[in-house]
Amino acid sequence: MTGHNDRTRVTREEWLAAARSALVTDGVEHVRVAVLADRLGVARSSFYWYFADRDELLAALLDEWEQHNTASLVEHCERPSDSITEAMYAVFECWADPRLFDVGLEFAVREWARRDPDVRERIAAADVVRLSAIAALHRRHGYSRAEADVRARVQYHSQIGLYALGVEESHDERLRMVAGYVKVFTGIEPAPTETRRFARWVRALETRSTT
Amino acid sequence: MTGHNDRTRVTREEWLAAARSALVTDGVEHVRVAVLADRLGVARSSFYWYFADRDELLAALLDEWEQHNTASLVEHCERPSDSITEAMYAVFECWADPRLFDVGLEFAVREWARRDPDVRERIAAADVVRLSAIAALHRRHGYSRAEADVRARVQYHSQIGLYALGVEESHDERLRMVAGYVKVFTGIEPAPTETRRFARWVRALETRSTT
DNA sequence: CGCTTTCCGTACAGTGCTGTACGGAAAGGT
DNA sequence: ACCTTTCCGTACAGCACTGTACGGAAAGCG
Repeated sequence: MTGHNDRTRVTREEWLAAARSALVTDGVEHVRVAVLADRLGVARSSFYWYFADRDELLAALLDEWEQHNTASLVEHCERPSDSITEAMYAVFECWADPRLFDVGLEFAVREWARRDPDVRERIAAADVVRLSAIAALHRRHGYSRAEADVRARVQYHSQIGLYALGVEESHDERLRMVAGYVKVFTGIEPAPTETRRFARWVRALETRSTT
Repeated sequence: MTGHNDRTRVTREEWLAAARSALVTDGVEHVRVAVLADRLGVARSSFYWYFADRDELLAALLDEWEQHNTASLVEHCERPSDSITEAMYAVFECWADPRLFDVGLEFAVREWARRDPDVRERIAAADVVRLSAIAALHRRHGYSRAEADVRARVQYHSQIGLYALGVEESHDERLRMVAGYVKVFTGIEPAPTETRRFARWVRALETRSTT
């Protein structure tokens, strides 16, 4: 079916990967088949073998995003936790690990959504799912419905805003503030043990990603 | 100098206004002189009379943003206030009043910045100014340097994130949550008097803008 | 070994944009 | 009345991209 042989110059997946990378770094407007073809060192006709047109490529990109990002965030919200502060750190893991939550892709898609009503709908649906997962987490730790809603929003918006601003901080800088964030988000000072545990987790992530 | 006579079809300011509107609703990429010319019902050569090229137009747009948004936010942060919660409401006024802070323009420029290093620099500088204004406000009300920094960030990021998500809420919905936001941002429950005062201010704004 | 499928190079037509050249019409100054 | 300035219409050349048509080479299969 997808019969690739050795002389196949580029596969459908390579077209997708190139498009994904262009989407993240340059925005939808710059996902152009002529440019990707150049970058892949192949004629445009190869593209039209795998895809009907540019729109079909973009649709595939959107599917990739939808499956990846929301799922892992919800999963981390639903993990069992002994305290709300420990639960916060579980959620933070998502934002720190690109394999769990691809921030670049997330924002590329959000930017895309500003001009495309269909994309906007998909994003809005994802936001509802994510926000209620975070709010549910707060409720499980004893917050009222109203307070859980507000805290979920502040946390989610603040996280999105941090990336929207394009703040560039090192892991170290961010680790120094992380306990403060937890306190503001929950109203409770996290136990030093929890904070240290999270710091260790981040360091482990760093060594893993550099190898 | 700028000798406009009656038969002048479009002025430099009209070109700018059209460009500004296109920037906000469609993004920089779609600020194209051919399109604006069509929309203004005039030939492109009129544009090249007022501007050297498209880049000059975009630079003018950026200047407009820089002067407008940051100034009023800082001004509201520096207003004298009896309590930190009252001060929060003063800052909220900026986000609610388009004449003080143009949210649409703000995000159009931020999106633009993602692909333009020069714009990114200007934005980064503005963020520093704004964040330290908010942090200073907290310090004046007794927070430590570290806590003021974190609280300023959470507040600013959360506000930016709210708009980045493109949340569409009515003023009523937002007013219902506003006291909750103040509590999370400051750690202190606002006095009902202060909340009511802000609610009145918003209503006054509504009636003024619909007339 | 022929036939089919898979993949890609080349070439063409068409669109939407950029900036420039040039000319003209109307208003303003002298 | 003439000349200058201001503003804009028309026309041209050029670029970057889209999608389509067609043909061919290599691999896979009977």
